Amino acid sequence: MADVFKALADPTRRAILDGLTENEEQTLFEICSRLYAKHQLSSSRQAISQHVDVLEEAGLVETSRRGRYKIHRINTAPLQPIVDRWLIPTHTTPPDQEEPR
Amino acid sequence: MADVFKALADPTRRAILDGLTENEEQTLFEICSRLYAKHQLSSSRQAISQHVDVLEEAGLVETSRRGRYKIHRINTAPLQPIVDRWLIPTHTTPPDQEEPR
DNA sequence: ACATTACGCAAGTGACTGATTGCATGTCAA
DNA sequence: TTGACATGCAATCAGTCACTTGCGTAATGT
Repeated sequence: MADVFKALADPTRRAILDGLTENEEQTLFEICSRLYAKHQLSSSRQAISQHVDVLEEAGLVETSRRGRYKIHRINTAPLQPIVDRWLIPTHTTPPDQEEPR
Repeated sequence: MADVFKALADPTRRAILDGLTENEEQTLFEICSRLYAKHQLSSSRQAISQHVDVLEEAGLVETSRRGRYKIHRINTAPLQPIVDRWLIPTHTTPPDQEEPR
């Protein structure tokens, strides 16, 4: 839950999600080249890979292996709680579901 | 726009927003004591103040002065673009509205 | 007036983050 | 099998972040 927000905190990761909404089923290199084409983002492959890992841990990106390729898909499900939490104020005793540092 | 995500990245700041949905019009000390009561969060006043500043810059919290008190209110408007961006995929040429580092 | 209350400003510190670098692993084609 | 391709793993480093510390300012109460 908390990971979702941290994942969204980085502009590069948000750009990756944008790219994945345009076209499902992308490999790592497709993500890289798309970032460069659309956002003039010249991040290295390793950097993008680490960003993808973060998105994956947050559940925003799901992956599967296809031969030597790693296929990435977006999953917007983890975003729904954001809406439920503040955009639709329930005014019934709100969550005590987090333990900050 | 980008500040909204950074603002939401911290659990303490999210707890502050939770508190503000429970009760509009809170002073800084009210926010502090509410954080401690609900989340056992014993952050200092200065720490909370800095968090509020971040939320304010992101537009998620609006303030006004009333004597020596600073009144805080939540503003969920900046959260709407999040929904529009990924939860309701438009599939019309998506945004090129950010310039990452 | 004077102390108290509520908050602001700014420097310093430890921890985390994003990016780079170098090498390793696994897959496929010729 | 050998080389090219797609990705994984891990250490390192500069920049950022959250928090503390200490002092300052303005409003209120007695």
